[in-house]
Amino acid sequence: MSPAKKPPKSMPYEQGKWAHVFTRKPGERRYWLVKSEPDVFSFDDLLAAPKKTTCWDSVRNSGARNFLRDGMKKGDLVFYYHSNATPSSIVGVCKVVREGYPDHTAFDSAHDYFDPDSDPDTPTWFMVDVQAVKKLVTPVALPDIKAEPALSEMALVRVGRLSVVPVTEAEWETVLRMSGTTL
DNA sequence: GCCAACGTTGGC
DNA sequence: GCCAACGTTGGC
Repeated sequence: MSPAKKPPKSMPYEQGKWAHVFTRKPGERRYWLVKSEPDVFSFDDLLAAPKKTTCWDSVRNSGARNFLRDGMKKGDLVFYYHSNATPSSIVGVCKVVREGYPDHTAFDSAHDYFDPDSDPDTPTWFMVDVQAVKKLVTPVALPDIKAEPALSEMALVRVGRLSVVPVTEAEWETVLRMSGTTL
């Protein structure tokens, strides 16, 4: 570690392939998807949480961090996806109730996701708060997503590993329809 | 700046 | 448990 701390890196959003998700018209709502392993924190856990709300902490990937820090805005709607499940599925809808702020778990040396390179003055990692809105009537499983032509470009399937990904409005509507759910 | 080694995510 | 995809690290 160099004594002079480097500022957190950020994507050149203007040129990046995700540029469009960081800009919006006044009042425009954007859509996202977050992944969680149900054994760790399921959508039912979120529904049972105080105010049905949790901070989405411990994300340690810079691409996902950029979405959390700069992309997600209050009122944006978010699919809740169960990864490492059988089958992995989109199971619920939540919404952003607090915009990007430093992930305090990175500052805690006792925490599993402690990052000594992140400190409160120049935080590396960010999180948002999400609140459960509704459980899907029928979960939409990954094989069904892959089989649906309208979802062939979904970031969820095109880009692996990212625990926070954008969803287009058309994809949002398609998944909601497949789930038999109206908000 | 290149790139090989390594670690992580997450599907299967 | 295996492995593909890909981000990060560090040697050079």
